[in-house]
Amino acid sequence: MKRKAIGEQLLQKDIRPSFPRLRVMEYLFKNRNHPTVDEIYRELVQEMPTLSKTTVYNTLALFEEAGLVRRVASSENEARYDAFIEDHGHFRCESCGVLYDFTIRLEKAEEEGLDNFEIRKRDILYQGLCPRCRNSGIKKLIIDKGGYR
Amino acid sequence: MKRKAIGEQLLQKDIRPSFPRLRVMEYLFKNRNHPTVDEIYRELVQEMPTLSKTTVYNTLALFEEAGLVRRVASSENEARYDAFIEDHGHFRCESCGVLYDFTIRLEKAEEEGLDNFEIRKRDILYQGLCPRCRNSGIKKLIIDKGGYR
DNA sequence: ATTCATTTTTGTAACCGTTACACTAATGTA
DNA sequence: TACATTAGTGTAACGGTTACAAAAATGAAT
Repeated sequence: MKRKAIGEQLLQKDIRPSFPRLRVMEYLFKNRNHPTVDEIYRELVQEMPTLSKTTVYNTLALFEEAGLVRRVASSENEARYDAFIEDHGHFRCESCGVLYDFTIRLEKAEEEGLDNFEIRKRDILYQGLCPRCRNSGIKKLIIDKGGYR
Repeated sequence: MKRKAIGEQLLQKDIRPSFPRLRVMEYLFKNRNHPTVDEIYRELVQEMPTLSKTTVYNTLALFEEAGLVRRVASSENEARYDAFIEDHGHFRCESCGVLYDFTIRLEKAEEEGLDNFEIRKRDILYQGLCPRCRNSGIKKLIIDKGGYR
C-alpha cells in the first residue's frame, strides 16, 4: 500500500496523516510479523531521531480505536499489533516465540452460549511447536540419549 | 472438588500438596471467573496472613507447567487463570471487562497452514458487548437523543 | 503574513504486574 | 537429632505502559 493511499485511509477516519502516523501505518503494512511497540519504535527512530515511544503508543491506540489495526491476543505480556483486520488465526511457537498466521474458517465452528452477545472481534491463538522447533527438539532428544556422537 | 481429591491430583503430578497450593487450586475450582493473581492473593491472604504474592505466582507457574491450569489469552496486560483445561471459548466484554465462557466446537472449523505444527493448546477469545452492557448502551443512546424524559 | 486556538509530539516520571534473589521456614530422611 | 532438600517469604528491581505537562506543529481567522 502506497503512502498516499495510507494517508487517504487515515483521513477517512478523521485522523490527520502526520508523518509519524504515516510511517507507523506503513511499517505495519510492510511488516506483517505482528511487531511489538518496541520493534516499531526502534526501526522508525532511525529515520525520525526525535520520535518518542509515547507517540508510537498514542498512534497505535488511535489506530486501534478507529478499527484500522488490531492488537493481537497473546499469552505474553507485551502487546503486538497487526494491520490485517480480517479474522485469521495466530500460532505462537512456545519454543522460539515466533507468531505465525494461519487461515481458519469459524463459520462452521458451532458456538453455544453467546445469544444476545454482540461479537466485534474474534481472536484465535494456538500454541505449540512450529515445524522447525519440533524438528530441532527431536534432534535434541536423540543427542541427549546418545543417538548422535 | 474436595480438598483431598485436589491433594491427590497434585501428588499425581509430583507436586507436594502444601496448604498454599491446596488453597490456590481450590480457589480456582470454586471461582470459575478467570481470576487475576491479585484477586487470588487478596482472597487467600485473609486466611493466610503471611501469604506472599510471590507464592501465588510460583504456584500458578508450577500448576501451569504441570498442565493443571491454563493462563487464558486476553487482550489485557494482567494474567488470568482458569482451572478448566478442556478447550472452550472466552468472551470479553469491552465495556465491563467481564470474561465469559462459551462452548465452541473447533473440530469443524477448517484450518489451513498448520501442516507439521504441533498444536498443544487453542485459545479462543471473542470481544464485544455482553447482553447487559449492550442493553444499557441502547438505553443510554435513547436518553442522549431525548427519547426518555 | 500574523495571531490565536487546537492538535500533535515529546520527555519525564510514575504506575503496576511480574520476576529475581537471598533469606527463612517447613518438610523428609537417615 | 542432624542434615539435606523443598517451599514460602519479603524486598528490590525490571519492563511495558500510561499520565502529564511542556514544546512544537498545524489550521483558521483576521
